[in-house]
Amino acid sequence: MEWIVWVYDTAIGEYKNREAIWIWSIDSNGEYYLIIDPNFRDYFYIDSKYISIRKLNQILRMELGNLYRDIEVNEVTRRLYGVEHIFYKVSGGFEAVKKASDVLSKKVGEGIYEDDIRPSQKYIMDMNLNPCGWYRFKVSNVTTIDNVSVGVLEEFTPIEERPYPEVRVLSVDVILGSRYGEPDPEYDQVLGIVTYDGENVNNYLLDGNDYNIIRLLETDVSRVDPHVIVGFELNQYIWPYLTERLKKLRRGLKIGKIGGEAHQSVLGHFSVGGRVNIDLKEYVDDLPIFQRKTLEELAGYMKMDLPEYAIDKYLYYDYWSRDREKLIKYVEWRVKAIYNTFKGLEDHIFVLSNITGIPPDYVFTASSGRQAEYYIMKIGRRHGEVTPKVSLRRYRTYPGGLVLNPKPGLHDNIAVIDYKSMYPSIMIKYNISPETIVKSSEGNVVYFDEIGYGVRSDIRGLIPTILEELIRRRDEIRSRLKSLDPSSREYKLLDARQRVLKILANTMYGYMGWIGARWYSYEGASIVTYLGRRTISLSIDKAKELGLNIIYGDTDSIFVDYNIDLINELIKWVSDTLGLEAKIDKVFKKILFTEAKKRYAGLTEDGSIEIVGLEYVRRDWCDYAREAQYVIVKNLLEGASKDKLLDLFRDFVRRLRRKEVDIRKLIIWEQITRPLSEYKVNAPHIEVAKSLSQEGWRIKKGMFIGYIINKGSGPLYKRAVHYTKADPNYIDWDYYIYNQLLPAIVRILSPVGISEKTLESIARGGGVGLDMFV
DNA sequence: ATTCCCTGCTTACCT
DNA sequence: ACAGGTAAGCAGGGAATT
Repeated sequence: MEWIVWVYDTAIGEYKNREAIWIWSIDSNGEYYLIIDPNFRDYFYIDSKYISIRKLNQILRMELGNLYRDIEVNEVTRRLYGVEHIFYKVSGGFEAVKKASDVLSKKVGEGIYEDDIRPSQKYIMDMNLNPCGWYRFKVSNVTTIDNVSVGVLEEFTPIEERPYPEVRVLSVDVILGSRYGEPDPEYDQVLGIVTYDGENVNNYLLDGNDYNIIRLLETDVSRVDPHVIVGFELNQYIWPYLTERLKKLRRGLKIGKIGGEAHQSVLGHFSVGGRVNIDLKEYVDDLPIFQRKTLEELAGYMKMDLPEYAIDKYLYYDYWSRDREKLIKYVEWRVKAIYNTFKGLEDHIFVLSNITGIPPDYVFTASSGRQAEYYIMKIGRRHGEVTPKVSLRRYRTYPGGLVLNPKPGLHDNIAVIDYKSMYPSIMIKYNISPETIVKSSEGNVVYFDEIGYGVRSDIRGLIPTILEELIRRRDEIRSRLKSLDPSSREYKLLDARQRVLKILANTMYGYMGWIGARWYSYEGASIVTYLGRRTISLSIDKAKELGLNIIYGDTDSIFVDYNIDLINELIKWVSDTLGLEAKIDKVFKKILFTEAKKRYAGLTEDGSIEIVGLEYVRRDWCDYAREAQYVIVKNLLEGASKDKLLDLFRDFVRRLRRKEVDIRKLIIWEQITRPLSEYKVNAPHIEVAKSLSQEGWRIKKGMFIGYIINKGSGPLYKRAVHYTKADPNYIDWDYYIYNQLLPAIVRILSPVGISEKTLESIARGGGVGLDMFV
């Protein structure tokens, strides 16, 4: 029989009482298919340098008992960091291979590879069966279990370029709360579970025993039978809580296909057999554009309606007791937002999974470094590369990008010239890869005296090969996009593909300098940044020689007078002489620099305001000061008079002095970056976190603490209160005038000659500063 | 006793 | 746990000043 289906996961299952690979898939109507491959053998390699084949067989025979019959040993040639080695490939049943690698790790220790990669992942990579792709499967022994068609794999072929099937999605959110701080699954019942299937919101509220509502969730899952279950904080919070509640009944959470239970797999990730489990919190955590990692930010980014009022988890129990309707309304907004955001991210998730080979429910759980690594592993084995082990290394830094001191003040017509993918281009051009770096300058080596390493030119590195392929694939897609309708399904998918390829290319440099990387290269990463610095310095020299005035530069960009002829000449020189591509990134009609690097504000040609690095973009400044800075710098760049700017400032001060500001705009947000006991000094957010901890809240790394400064004496940390406990009567309004608003405005007005004294005197409520008369 | 200055810790940004 | 470079506030201590 032949099935045309879309694969979304591979897992270890069983067939006739033996372990087998299960390939979960659906057809274009969303019907489930499970294809079983009983023939895949797990394996690992052991380097022949560390053991003879006779000794290897002897150890295995002695230690494996009956399982030895299930093992096969073959001599193979593979590469390790580009160098050919003879390996013994030990393959067989999953259990036997696991036992064999355990035994050899103990007896030999060194030279064992790929025993640390899951068989289901090896299957994806070796068979080239990429998740989130379409395949034609030939199967036999077809049966049906529940509503899943099950067949045994005969063979399969990929089908290129089909749009994804419409997946059924169920979003889930919960109401957890406790009278005493953090809800504890030991004592606190689940107050509510809310689901959304795209049409109906179902809310199941506590009425007696919470086991009933957890069962209702299970019923909901089997009724909707979703391909995807999506939530916010599912892996770290919701699934652990629900499973913990059910432990009292000695049962698991039955939400998988074919009676599967949710179970914890790698690193806190929960796996739901036969369904894709997506946690959107893991997506926002990885993206710096989300400052506070909230669902509201994500929803705003996806251009969705925001809730009328957001309710913090600290207040869930209060609302549950006092204003339950409002709470439920908010959680109903959440499940809809979760559902709709998933719909907006669907293409990205599936494309990322398809390209990296990571199953879709794991792509966000894997860090961006690991995502890149899966891709290298996949491409590497096509070149015969064995995947190196993750090893413990000492952390070392090396010099990075070059940053110029800006010319402070207001400038007109400034162009930003930057290098197109500077680091990836350098890695390709100079063949930088862990295995191409050498210490000696002898032979076919491009040597860099300044840092004492060279690069071999007689072999091509794996990383540059991969980068070239990423860029070539991306360019192909981009040229196809030109002839497509941007609103078409095809366009959106291809656009998602090219974005993912770009992300992977841009990650490779950082990946290579990361001590956790399997393909780590301190020397390689150092050469990349060295060449980056050399490139930018040479460009600066050339720009000066051409007569261009340089205002600023950072790593791969230079800010110069917008003189199009000279700039074109510079760009041509860069291409001819350095062999790299530079371009005009943008042009500022006006741009303001302070004395500081990495901080500026500009008005672009199309009239938009761009603020970089200044208080306005920082979450650890209160919204009121941030907004004031934005308004005033916008006016400044658009040519407002000094009087106008001072008037604006005066108004901002006045509103604070009259306590007319919504206290939510006074919250300062800071992240907890380590266990509270590890902090060496006192600070407001830590003190507030400690008091929350006293009330029973579990303060974890990564949480955000919002606080407000109250009146009183002594250091700030003694006057900070959690924002849920702030009272306008106790707030230190002066702190917000002198330590929030004033510095944010001084920063942008002092470079244009409005002195701090002037602003301070306005802040004090005076008319104009005394220095105006001096 | 108060102010000033410096250093270390800490956070969050930029490319 | 992709990289390094950078600004800036607060705490806390000691020196300098009142």
